[in-house]
Amino acid sequence: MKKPQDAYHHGDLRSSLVEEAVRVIEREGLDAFSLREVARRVGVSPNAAYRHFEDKDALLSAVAAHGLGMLSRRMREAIEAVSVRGAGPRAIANLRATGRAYVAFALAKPELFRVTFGRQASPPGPDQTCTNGEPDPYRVLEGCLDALVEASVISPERRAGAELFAWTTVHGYASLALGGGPLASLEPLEPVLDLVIDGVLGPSATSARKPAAKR
Amino acid sequence: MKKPQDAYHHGDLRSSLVEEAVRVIEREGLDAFSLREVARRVGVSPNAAYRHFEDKDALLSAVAAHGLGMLSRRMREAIEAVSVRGAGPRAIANLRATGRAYVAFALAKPELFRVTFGRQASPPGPDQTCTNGEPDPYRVLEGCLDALVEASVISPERRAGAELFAWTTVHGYASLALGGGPLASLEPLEPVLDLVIDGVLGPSATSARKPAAKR
DNA sequence: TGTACATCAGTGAACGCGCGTTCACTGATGTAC
DNA sequence: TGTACATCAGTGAACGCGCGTTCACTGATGTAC
Repeated sequence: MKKPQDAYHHGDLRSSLVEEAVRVIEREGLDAFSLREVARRVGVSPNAAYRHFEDKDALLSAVAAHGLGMLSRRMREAIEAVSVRGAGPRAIANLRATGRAYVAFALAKPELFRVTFGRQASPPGPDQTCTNGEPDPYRVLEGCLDALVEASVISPERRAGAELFAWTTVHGYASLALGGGPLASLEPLEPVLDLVIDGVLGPSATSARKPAAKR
Repeated sequence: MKKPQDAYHHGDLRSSLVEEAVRVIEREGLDAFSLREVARRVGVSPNAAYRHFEDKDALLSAVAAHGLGMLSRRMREAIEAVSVRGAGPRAIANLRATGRAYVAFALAKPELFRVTFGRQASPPGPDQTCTNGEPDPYRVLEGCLDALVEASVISPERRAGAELFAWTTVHGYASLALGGGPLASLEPLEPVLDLVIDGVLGPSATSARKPAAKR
C-alpha cells in the first residue's frame, strides 16, 4: 500500500486521508472520527493533514464529497449493467436500477451515507461537488427521467415533478431502513421501487413495468 | 423559571436537562452538546446529571425520545385541528394534516429531527419509546390509515402497503428539505402531500382529494 | 552533468482546552416513633 | 408536635485523556544556470 522507501513523501496523502476517514467513520461511527485518529492510521503526523486541509471540518467535507461521488458512480454502474432492450423498457429499467443502487449504497455504508447527506454546509442536490469528477447523483436521476421523455414513455408535463417524487421516496426509504430501523427487516425494497416506477409513469402505465411481480 | 429559595433541590432536574439539551442541540448543533455544557446552562454541577442519567449517551437517548414525543404530539394536534365533516373526507384531511405536521416539525427543529431519527440505538418505528406518554408517531399514522379503511375510503388490501408509502415519502421530503437542502426552496410541500394522498387512495380516487389544487 | 537553492511535504514537541467521569462530601427532605 | 435518622439530590475538586491547532524544524524534490 505504501512503499517504505519514500515514506517521507507520501505520494497522495490527501486521498489517503479521505479514504481512511471514510473507513473510520464507516467502521466506528462519526464519533470516532478525528484528525489525529485518521493521521495515526495513515501513519503520518497529526499536522501533516494541514498541508491538505484547512481544518478538521474541511476534511469532513471532503468525506461528504467522496461519499456523493461513490453514490453517483454506483448509480451509473447500475445503469450500465442494465441489459434490457428497447428505449422505453430500458429507460424504465434504468430508473429502477438507480433507485436500487441508491438504497444499496445507504445500507452498505450507512455512516457514510449519513455524513454525505447530513452536513448542512453541503446539502445534496443540483450542482453538488463530487470526488473523482463524478456527476452529482441528482444529475444521474435527471438523465434517467430525460430518457423516459425521449423514449416517449412519459410526457414532458409528467416529467416536471418526477425528480421530487422519485428522489423523495427512495431517499426516505433509505433513511428509514438505515441502522436497524424498522424498514430494514419489515419491508422489502422491490415494492418500493414499484411505487416509484408507478408514480413516475402515472396510473395509466401501471402494466408497463419491469418483469418484477407486483408484490 | 427557578425559585432561588430551593435552589439546592431542583425539583425536576431530569426534565430540565433534557429540555436544555434540546435547546443546545437546536441552537448550536449536535457538536455543541455535552453533559457539562447542558449542566452549566441549567445551573447545576456537571455530575448532578449522573443522578438522572447513566452517562452522556443516556441523556442523548432521552433527547431522541423527547423529539419523538414532540413530533407525535404535533401530529395529533394537527388532526384535532381538522374541521372537515364526514368520515371519509375527514380521514383524508387527517392524513394530510399529519404529513404536513411531520414536515413542519422537521423544518422547525432540524437538528432535533436529525437526532431523533439518527440514533442507531433507537430507530424510529413501531413501539418506540416517547416522552410524555405520547404514542409513537407510527401509531398515529396507523390510526389515520385505519380510519380510511373504517370510512370505506380504501380497501383493506390497499391499506397493506400504505404506511410504508406515506411514511417513506414524507420522511424523504423532510430529510431532503432539511438544513438548506435543495428541496427547501425548490419544491413546495403541498404537491408532495397530494402525491401521498393519491398514492394511498389509489389512482381510482384521484378526484376525492381535499380542496387543494393539483399543482 | 553538477551544483545552489527555492519550494514542497513532511516531522516532533508542545499548547491550552473542554470533556466524561469519579471521589468524598453535604444540605434538604421525609418518615418512624 | 418534636426529634433521630435514613435517604435523596445535589456540590466541588480532581483525574486522565484525546483533541485541534501552532511552532520551529528538516528531509526530499525540482529547477536554473
